[in-house]
Amino acid sequence: MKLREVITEDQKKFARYAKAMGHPIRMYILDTLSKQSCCYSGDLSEVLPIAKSTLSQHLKELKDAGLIQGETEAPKIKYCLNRENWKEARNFYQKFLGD
Amino acid sequence: MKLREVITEDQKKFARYAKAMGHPIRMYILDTLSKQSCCYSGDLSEVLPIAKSTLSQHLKELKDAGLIQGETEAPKIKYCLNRENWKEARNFYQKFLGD
DNA sequence: ATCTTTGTTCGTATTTTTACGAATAACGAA
DNA sequence: TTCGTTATTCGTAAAAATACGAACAAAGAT
Repeated sequence: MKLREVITEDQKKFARYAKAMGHPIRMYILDTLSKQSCCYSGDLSEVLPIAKSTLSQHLKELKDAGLIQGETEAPKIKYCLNRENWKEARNFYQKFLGD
Repeated sequence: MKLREVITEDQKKFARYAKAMGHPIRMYILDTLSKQSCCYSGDLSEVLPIAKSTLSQHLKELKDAGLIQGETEAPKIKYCLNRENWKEARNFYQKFLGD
């Protein structure tokens, strides 16, 4: 017998997005990508005071959450926002945060 | 000698807000508070499938992040959104997520 | 085929988050 | 003062997040 579920799918989905945004480094990455169309891991690595492997992890988190996407352009990988989900997030948080 | 800081204060601040929103339970609480003016911990406790102490922890996180505020109304505590910061968050995420 | 460049994955350590029940605190009511 | 109600704090355990360097993978250049 399953407990009545009080948390909606939307609440879960947008908690997930928020969680992905919930780290300064990831916020920086998203901010950067929202201002220029795309960038490479190396561009970020040059400027961010963290190990490359750590940066990769953050990029993976953002990708897994659906906020960015990566396209191989060997030997580089070009990262861009996932525009579709980004839009979805915008619509939700706009409504959520108020009128 | 201090490294040049690449992460802005805004990125840190709004990463903090996002982090607070980054859990389904906390998303539920914020959603509830955004739809009705206020509520008591007990109201939430009745409906959420978690221990009261866990709920208290989540409320504390939201309070520490500045997204809600609690007012004693003994022996209860009335929780409401922190409207000022809520507004600040709205403005930021609106700009951040796009035009 | 080997080297170089670009990033990721692996292994691991540390810190933080999440969760619970028991104990405690605050305060009004009896 | 003692009791009941409402929540928080404490102590603790388990899971997840964060970070690093070393090892590895992929593909173009030599």
